[in-house]
Amino acid sequence: MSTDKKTLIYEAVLSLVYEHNDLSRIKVADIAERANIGKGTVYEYFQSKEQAIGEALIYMYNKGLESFARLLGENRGFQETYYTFLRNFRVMLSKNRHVYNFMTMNPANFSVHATIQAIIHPSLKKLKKRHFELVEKLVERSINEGIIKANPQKFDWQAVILSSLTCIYLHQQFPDDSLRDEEVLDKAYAAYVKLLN
Amino acid sequence: MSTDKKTLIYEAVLSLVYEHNDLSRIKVADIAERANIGKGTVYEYFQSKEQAIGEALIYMYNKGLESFARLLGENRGFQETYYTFLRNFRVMLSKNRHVYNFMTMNPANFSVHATIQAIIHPSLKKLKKRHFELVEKLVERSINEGIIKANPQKFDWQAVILSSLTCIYLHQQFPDDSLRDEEVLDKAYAAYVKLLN
Amino acid sequence: MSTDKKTLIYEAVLSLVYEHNDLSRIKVADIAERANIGKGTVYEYFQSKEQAIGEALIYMYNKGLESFARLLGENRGFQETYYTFLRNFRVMLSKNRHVYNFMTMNPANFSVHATIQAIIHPSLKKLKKRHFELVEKLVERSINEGIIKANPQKFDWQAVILSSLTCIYLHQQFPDDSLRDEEVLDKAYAAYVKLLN
Amino acid sequence: MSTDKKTLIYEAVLSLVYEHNDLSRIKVADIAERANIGKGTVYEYFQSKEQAIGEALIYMYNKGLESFARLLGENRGFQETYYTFLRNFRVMLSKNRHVYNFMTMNPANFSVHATIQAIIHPSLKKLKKRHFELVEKLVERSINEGIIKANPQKFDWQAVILSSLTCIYLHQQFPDDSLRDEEVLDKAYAAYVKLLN
DNA sequence: CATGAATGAGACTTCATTCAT
DNA sequence: AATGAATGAAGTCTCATTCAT
Repeated sequence: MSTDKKTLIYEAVLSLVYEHNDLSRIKVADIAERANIGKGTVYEYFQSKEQAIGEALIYMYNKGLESFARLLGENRGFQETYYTFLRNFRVMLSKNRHVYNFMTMNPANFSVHATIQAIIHPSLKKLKKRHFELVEKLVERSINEGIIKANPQKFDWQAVILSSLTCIYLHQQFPDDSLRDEEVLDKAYAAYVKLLN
Repeated sequence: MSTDKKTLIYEAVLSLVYEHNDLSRIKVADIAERANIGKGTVYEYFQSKEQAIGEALIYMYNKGLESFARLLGENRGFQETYYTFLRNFRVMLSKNRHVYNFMTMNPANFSVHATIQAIIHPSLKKLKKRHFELVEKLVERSINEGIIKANPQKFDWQAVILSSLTCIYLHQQFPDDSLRDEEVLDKAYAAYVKLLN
Repeated sequence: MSTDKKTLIYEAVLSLVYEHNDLSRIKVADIAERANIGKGTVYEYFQSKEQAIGEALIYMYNKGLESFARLLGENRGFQETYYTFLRNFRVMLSKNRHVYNFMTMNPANFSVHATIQAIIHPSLKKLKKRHFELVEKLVERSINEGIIKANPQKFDWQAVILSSLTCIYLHQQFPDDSLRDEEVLDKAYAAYVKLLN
Repeated sequence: MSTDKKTLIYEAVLSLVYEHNDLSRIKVADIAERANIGKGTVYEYFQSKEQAIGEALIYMYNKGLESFARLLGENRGFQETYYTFLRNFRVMLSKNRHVYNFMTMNPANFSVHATIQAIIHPSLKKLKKRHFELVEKLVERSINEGIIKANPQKFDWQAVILSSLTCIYLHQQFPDDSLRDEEVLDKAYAAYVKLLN
């Protein structure tokens, strides 16, 4: 089925994305080899290499959001949800440093050439909207549970979430032996509570 | 003089870096054209294109640190210094989104292919050390002025500084009309004080 | 078939080798043009220009040895064989002056840059061994027919064969109107008999 | 003095010629470095790189002939002269394999591109004439001393001389432990006597 | 005279894309 | 639908030569 083949290619692209800092180094030949298909076949499903990479990135982002939505759907308490959210981020980050750029909703930082940017832009806009909505739901849960005061400013909660992610990121980039992974989560959670009260 | 010519090339490279998300799209021909020199001349001063770009990035980072050091040298009070630090960051960011990667000391995020990574790695290590030292000085000033409690954990102040920078970044990427630039600085400063006490 | 394409390229390279004293003047563009293929296609079959030229030279040498082996296989008398051997050499020489370097087993004289030397070295070693064996067979035949005395020193027959080839070469380079081509063969044969008795 | 500077460059070129199989790999920058002069200076004395290399080769050949003429001028007996002639050749050969091409008077074998060929052609013609004359003198001496019969054919003595040189060459290229250097000279001399009687 | 920084023509090589099978 | 051989545009880099000093 054509969707399966596309997914196959997405996964092949992503496995390469994980290995490259510089996406433009990814070659069609590599993608085809990873996917165990012929080079020509890539062009049966995508107009260009950039299209394939762009769509794969969207696919990756989408999967991340789905997993986030699933987490929220489990209706666990805020604290547990927040910890899981950050843990999931850490796992994704360990596999793929580009995730940071998506989770911080920063396409500009995403070193992808203009062609790919243009390709992913429309989908990205929708996904970012969905992303915001999910984060907002998460924040609302903390309000409903009385953990933070009602009606924080949008910028404030955005900034706090970003800071939490950045903490995870920081600890991964500059491991600090005196600090266990779980302690970082504690700190991130504490900052959330502190800053939004 | 040869140093001047190198600097000329650095500036040409950086003006191109500012325009590209994807550094590997920068062509030697572009660099030469920007610098108003012949293609061959680039190779009189650098072994390869990657060397030229790598060194230019180091030059950029170095200039940023120098400006930071100069700011600290002015011995103004912590709050004023912190505000200026963030304002400078915002100015740099507006010219060059790659600055974020340097200021967050995140080479992994810096989408540059392995060759450049290898080239800049030794210099980068030194500069990161210097960067840490400067940030630490800034933090110490806030301790000395009694703004935050003594001996915060290293991870904590790193995280806060990063969060402040991320606030600036966030506001630049997703402008929020209900929030003026200066208010963002206020929020960043407030977060610094709050989280480190 | 890929072998055919390689052969096609070998022949293209050789036709250029015939025209050039200086192998490093041969351009990939020329090879592609001669072979009526695209420049990129050369790189589908060879890692580099040097590899292509090196392998083509080996191919040429190999063909020469095969023809020599075929001649020996015809089991004609020594004198006739020797004359044919020299005649063949003359024909090859008229097409390609580099043949002299191979037939005199002199890679050092073969003005090819170090990269090609390294590439062809292993094959060349084997071919030279084979070449010696064939020449030795030829010499043995003259012994068996009682034309020369038994057990000449290895150096001696090598030197005589080389001298014969050099005679052909000399006459080709400095044509002497008082001497017909066939007379040169007579002289070469006479020298062979005289020196090895 | 300009002649001295030219000679300086000749020697620099030759020292590089000795190291390269492939003359076209010699760079003007290398020549200048060897001669301890600036690159531009080479162009004060020669129109082009090819001119410099071509003239240097002529210079080398000329020196060889001068040394040959000097040897003949010493008026020693034929046998001693012949041995010394071959010994000199061996010494030159050990320093520079290109000498073989000159001493065998074979410019075609000299892997130099057409430009250099054209440049050296006129001088080469004269030098080859002189070379022939000297060799002829050597041969005459052997006639006068009654070592060989009078009036050998021109082609014959040319071939014998060439064969002698080829013997030296062969022994150098494929050293044969069972044969000392001096024995090779004996064989070469014996072949001379045998073939021209 | 001597220099060497600057140049750009020209050569090698890569790789996205096509298309005949 | 799938392939992968063939292609050539495009980019990197070298190096002979020039020319201002």
